[in-house]
Amino acid sequence: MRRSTPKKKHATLADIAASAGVTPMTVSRVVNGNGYVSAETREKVLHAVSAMNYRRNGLARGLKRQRTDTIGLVLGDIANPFAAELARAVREVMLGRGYNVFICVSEHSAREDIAAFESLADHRVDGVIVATRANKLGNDRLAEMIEGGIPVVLIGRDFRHPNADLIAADNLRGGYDATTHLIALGHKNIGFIGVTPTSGVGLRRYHGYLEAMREHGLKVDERHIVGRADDGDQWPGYSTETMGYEGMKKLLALRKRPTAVFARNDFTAVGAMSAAKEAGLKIPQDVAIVGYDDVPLAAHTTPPLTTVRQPTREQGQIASEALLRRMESAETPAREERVMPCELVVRGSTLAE
Amino acid sequence: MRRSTPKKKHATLADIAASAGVTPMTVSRVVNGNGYVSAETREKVLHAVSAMNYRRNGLARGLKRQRTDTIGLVLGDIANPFAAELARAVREVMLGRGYNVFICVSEHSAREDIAAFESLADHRVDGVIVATRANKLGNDRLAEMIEGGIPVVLIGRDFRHPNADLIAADNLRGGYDATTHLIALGHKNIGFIGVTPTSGVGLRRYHGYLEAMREHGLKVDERHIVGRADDGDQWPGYSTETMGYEGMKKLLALRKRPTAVFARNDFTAVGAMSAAKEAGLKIPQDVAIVGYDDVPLAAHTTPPLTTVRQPTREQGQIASEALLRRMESAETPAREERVMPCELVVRGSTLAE
DNA sequence: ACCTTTTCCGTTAACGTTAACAGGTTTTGC
DNA sequence: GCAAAACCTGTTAACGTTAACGGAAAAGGT
Repeated sequence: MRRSTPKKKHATLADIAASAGVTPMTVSRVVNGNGYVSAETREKVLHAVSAMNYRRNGLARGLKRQRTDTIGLVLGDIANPFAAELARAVREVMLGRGYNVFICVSEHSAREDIAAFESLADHRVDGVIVATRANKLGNDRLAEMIEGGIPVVLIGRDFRHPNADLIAADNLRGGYDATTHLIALGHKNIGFIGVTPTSGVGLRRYHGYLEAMREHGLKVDERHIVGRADDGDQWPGYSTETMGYEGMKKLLALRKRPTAVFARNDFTAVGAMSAAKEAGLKIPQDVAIVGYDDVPLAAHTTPPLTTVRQPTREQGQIASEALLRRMESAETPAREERVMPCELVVRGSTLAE
Repeated sequence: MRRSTPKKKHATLADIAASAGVTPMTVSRVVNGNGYVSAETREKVLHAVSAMNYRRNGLARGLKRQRTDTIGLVLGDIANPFAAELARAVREVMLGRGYNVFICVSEHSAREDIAAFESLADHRVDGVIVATRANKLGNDRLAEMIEGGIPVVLIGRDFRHPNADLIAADNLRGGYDATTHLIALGHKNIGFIGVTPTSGVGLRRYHGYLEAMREHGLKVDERHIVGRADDGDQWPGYSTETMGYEGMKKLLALRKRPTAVFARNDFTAVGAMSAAKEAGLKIPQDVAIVGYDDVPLAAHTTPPLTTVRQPTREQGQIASEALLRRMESAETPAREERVMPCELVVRGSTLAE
């Protein structure tokens, strides 16, 4: 029979100091490895430290030092391989420079976006990388934070501020290239799956598509553009296979079907492929499909998915370095804006062998 | 031309107090909404607060209050939809109860596991949910943490401690059911893709497979078991489509091929399907394939993937509630261990229509 | 031998917040 | 009308740490 035991309290510097017969300051010097401490004293202290299972209190330490050696990373959809890869890259750079990374997730809603910013700001992280989609309220709060002096770097968020750097992939060009690829293959009726009105401005990929169509003198049929009408506070995350599936079904129900489809991302594209195959269509003969992001899965669909690769790792690295610059220089440095090129990856879903 | 501007400092309670002509304590009462403050004073204070862009210092607050209203969630592979869904569920419960959630990622290496624990412990989170795979060093450090008094709940981590709850899916039974399903369909030569020696004990799914085979008097051909020999410090995350692809190729190269394959998870299964199709095999006629996890994608492969669904959301919720219990009761409660049932989801990759 | 440098460790005073207490004033209850 | 309750604000003393400084002993240089 187990019975409840009373809670323990953490040992403090003073506890260790008392136990080792020195002052707290000496213990502090030992655990932080700075200042002069004799080998003998160090030994005594370390002994007490491990005997009492001491861990320094980061709150007190942070309060005193006015820095926490911690940065925040705000991600939207955590299930997206893009976000995962970004997190990996950021973590790698930051850990190497002695910073911990705390991730906050806001499933693309303004309220949660703000909650994430505030909780990071409250915990006095030394800097924040924001990779969520733009929204009015979130942008306002973000601006306050930046003006409050917290170093901020944005990744792919359509929001500009003189004291925040912006790193983004060239989604406009990527969308343009993907569409141009389809046009070059002879397609004239090209659909787009996955416009979301709320993030209208942010959907550069869609604008790239429109631009390519216009530039090649092709008419865009309104009915060939599908998306979710109202996704106000929803997460559009990895469940978008379903979104792509349903979008494709809508397109296939039309009298005049598109012969090619550009999907806003790979998941949507996979869903679209699934719907097309279900309808008995051959890919790419009956309908060609292009995705975006080049998730690992894309190489393993049947047929393998043509897609646009964005330099995820590089974006994370560049953002991290920009943040380090902001955090570690005494003056706030001049703003940096980087747009990274994307690369079309042609596979079987557009080009039969 | 932009020039660098000197850094700002955060306003403190004292600054606001001075500006509003009151004491810091009064400001504290206003910003926290407790204690009595006259409407008039509150007005003055709030005015100063927004004028000076004040945010309370969570470090000082946490230090004084001896709690941070924050919990940590340690995830292994962030790209895995399972982890993402788990995070979502945990966040939902915790936000509703007034806690922030910080996520730490450790890509399945002991060193990073430990780093995550320590950084969370240092920041004095009120509790931690750990959902990474077990490893010796990490377990030891975790035990210290638990004994140091931090409330800890484990999800699917094969590690037991009298002061930490354990929530897990019944992977043994799930593996057993998946294999039994294949056996019931008449398969006798069933392969398994994705054993990793390092996590040998943890791979309950594999043991379920072995058990089902044994119980039905089927011999397990050593060569039908594939996995990565040495993944010491690697991430086995979402890139495992490749792992499944390569595993399947090995199986297909054998003289005596298995007629069915059970893959450790859906990504591995997708890779396996890709390899099988490339070899000109029909699924499920020539080879049947079962995955595990029921990721959203599984319903959209061709053919749709038979898989085992684990109650992800429920695991997150139950773990959260267990943690809340540990955090909010004065005594440390008795240990709880929950094993959640999994559910076989039969689709086209094993059963032709 | 004497001065400088290095080593070692203690003291003091914050960092920004809030719990606890205390002292007033106003309202309420009967 | 008067005690009790509710209201409003201030004072004090931590929470656990470390920067800055100071003093004394040991080591090093000439």
